Amino acid sequence: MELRQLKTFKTVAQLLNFNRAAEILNYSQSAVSAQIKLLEEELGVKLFERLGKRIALTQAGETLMRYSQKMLDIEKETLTEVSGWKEPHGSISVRIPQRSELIICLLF
Amino acid sequence: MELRQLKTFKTVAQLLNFNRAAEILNYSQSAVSAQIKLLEEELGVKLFERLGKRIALTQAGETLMRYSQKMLDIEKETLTEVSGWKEPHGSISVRIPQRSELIICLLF
DNA sequence: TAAAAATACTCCATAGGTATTTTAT
DNA sequence: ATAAAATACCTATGGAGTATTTTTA
Repeated sequence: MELRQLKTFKTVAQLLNFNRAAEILNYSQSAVSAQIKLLEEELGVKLFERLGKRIALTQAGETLMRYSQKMLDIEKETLTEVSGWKEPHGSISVRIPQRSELIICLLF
Repeated sequence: MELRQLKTFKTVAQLLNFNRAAEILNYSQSAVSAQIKLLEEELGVKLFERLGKRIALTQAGETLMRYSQKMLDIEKETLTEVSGWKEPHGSISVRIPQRSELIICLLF
């Protein structure tokens, strides 16, 4: 699992479309396809239901989405935090992506 | 920034020794050196003070260490969470790596 | 010197692209 | 017939190894 793959996954999961995700990420469609395939193989689960033209997140995909967002949020924070700014500050993020699922993250 | 690099960085930061980190990670010493160098270039900061035989974490390195641990913890949780187990459960982790720096992370 | 990191170089695995095929609408 | 993902194939980049040099304790 690499952050590059999670960024691709997140984009696909939001758009529910490999082609458009590829455009936005400046990848070819097959590159996106390959990244998702690798993720699915590593995790041993399907992340998307392939319904012909339509795709949908599986349960595992929904879960990965939450964790991906968390990791990518932290990556972003890391980039600003490590490369400069030493003023004391923090962040609180709360998300409820689905009923009964709650993520709270405090960093200070 | 990729998780692979953060794992390497974390190991080096703990051992404060590129050679031993390489052994543990099954990398060559130069591979470890290259990964750290890439990270430093991407972040635009030195992560270690090179003091001849000894190395030490810089301030930026200390900061990256905290974030790396967080991301790697989440990665680990993702692997178990996405690949199976649907029993409701959660985790709370609290670390105080340095005076005045506190990380609380709740996931449930 | 000795011990450890940096560097020069080489090589190969894999990430990505193009073109095509498959599949469901 | 169309739109989108999977697949086959090829290429090139960059990640990793070996060997060597540099550094400083």
